[in-house]
Amino acid sequence: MKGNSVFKRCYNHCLDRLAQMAPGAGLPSESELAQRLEVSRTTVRAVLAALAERGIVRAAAGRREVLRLPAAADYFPDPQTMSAVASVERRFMDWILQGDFRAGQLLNTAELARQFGTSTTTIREHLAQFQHLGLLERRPNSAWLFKGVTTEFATEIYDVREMFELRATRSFIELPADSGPWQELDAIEADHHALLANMDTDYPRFPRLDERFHHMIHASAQNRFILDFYDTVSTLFHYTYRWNKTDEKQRNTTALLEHLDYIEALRSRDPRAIDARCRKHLRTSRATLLRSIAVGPFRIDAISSPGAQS
Amino acid sequence: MKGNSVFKRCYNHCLDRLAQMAPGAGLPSESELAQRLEVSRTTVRAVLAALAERGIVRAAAGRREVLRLPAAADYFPDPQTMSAVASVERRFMDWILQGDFRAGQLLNTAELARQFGTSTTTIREHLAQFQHLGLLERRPNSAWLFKGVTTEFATEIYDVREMFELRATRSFIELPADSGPWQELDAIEADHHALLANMDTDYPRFPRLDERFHHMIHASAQNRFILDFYDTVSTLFHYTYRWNKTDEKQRNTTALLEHLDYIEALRSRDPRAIDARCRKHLRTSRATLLRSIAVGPFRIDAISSPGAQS
DNA sequence: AACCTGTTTTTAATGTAAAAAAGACAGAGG
DNA sequence: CCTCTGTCTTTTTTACATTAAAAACAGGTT
Repeated sequence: MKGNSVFKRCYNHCLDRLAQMAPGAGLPSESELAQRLEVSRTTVRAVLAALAERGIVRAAAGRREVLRLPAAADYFPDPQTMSAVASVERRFMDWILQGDFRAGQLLNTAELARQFGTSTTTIREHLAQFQHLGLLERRPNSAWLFKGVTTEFATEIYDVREMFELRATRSFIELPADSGPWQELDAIEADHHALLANMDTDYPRFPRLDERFHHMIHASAQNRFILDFYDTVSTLFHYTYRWNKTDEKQRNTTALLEHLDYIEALRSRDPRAIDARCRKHLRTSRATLLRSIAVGPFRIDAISSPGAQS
Repeated sequence: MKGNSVFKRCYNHCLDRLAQMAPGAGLPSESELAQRLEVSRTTVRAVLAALAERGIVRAAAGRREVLRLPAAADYFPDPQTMSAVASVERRFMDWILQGDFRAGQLLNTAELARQFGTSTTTIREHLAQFQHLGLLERRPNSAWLFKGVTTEFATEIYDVREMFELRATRSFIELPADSGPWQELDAIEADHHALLANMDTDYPRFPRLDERFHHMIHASAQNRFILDFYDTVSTLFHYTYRWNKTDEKQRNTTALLEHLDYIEALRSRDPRAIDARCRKHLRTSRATLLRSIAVGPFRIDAISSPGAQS
């Protein structure tokens, strides 16, 4: 009745650690493992029992040791390590971005539960999430309305995002130059240069770096609503990145360069320059999102009206 | 297994209508009633059956007529007409505002379900709502953390609200003077004068008018995130209004006058003047919220640090 | 005492079931 | 042909049950 994804994820995580140990080596205590893997000792015990069962460790009394190194076949397949909730989120996003749903369509929970192989409870919980993303509308005692990933949606998101990010930069430049966020900025900038130097092979690493940069900026506003908003839309971006692969390397290169300009402006602490660079980057980013939307099937009409971006 | 609050609310609503009819008069068709009462015909039928059972209407074939006028005893008691969800929201808010919870406290669903007399399912659904209000934080596979109605909370809310409301006024003054929102503004202003003239008796009507005014402003931004944010925090305000009654008449009078200044600025369509008046009003409003917080038990410390309002 | 592990108790995640409300269908009457 | 009502079907809401995971407890070893 409850998935054991925590167990499976922990098991795999454990195998990763064992792979770096020599056979015959002793294992840390249960409590220590629990702390490192960020799960309860109960889960650790279950994992250790499973490892013993598979002959990877031996559960000798008082002392546990590695019997053999784990092979690829020992791992649980990746999809199973996702919690039911995360799994639904991903599949739902894929559906939306692939155009399986159309704007104005009514969704019913039983149907979705069947499609996604979970219960209505889990579906409901997630529909509520998407409601806050502005993609769904709840009709009490009735079905859910899919409002569509339209140009209006993108425009509304970016309007708010621009307000929030500009506000966050104001807080950021107030911070002392030796504070944590500024050190983080140094590290982020270095990573930008490193990525740029190996762009041909490493460009898929950009989204994570992008997320890290903007998250840091938003976090410095010290405002839960600003940060929550960013985190929410950032999962949306995550899925659009995953799905729209056209021109990826070129787009990422452009964004990296814009980030560097933006960072330079932040160092100048000149609000005017910051506003200009930040706005420029967000305009590009918004255009990317709009293009992702336009590329999707059934969506060509969504950008047909000229000037809709204004 | 499912409460019948829709039925009860509809039943009461129906009695209100019958009270304005003469005995012996005929009733509209089921479909028509359903449309007017905004429920399904199924519910209307159930209500009509119950009314017949109680001898208030007669279900003669082909024609239905009023037998007697409803009395106060015929109504379902008000609390029962609230959906379980709305009921939990209210009780939870009361708990929070009365200081039954303290910042940093862990909540567990089973306990709350017991306290509120519902199931864990309903509780969970509502905890998720409050998470978006920024009052709770979810610890996966663990309890929920109550973050407290603190001065930081009020500051963060009002920072965002100010950004949003100012942005909304920009959209508002772009609208043509004969558009719906401007006509609504005329009506709202008239209601302000009317309320001001009968302040001694009517001051409790202010919160609803306040809600209507700010909602209209926010709506003209045509941005779902801005409007959703306002609607969410506005329920919070609703409960603080309900609970903090000190100086109520005085506070409402001040707010009304500030609204009128604000409206005057809107008519001038001068951004500078609008910013000044809007900010002034929001500062007052924030101070009111902060005072509500401070008055609550266990909360005195929340405003003890001078300059926290800055 | 501090720590480690075996056991027991709580609690959150999530599937299932039943009732209420919505919606679809169909015959009857104007 | 349209509307109105009686019947049947779907779907949402909500309580409850069950399992995974966490937390508390307790005895044992150094």
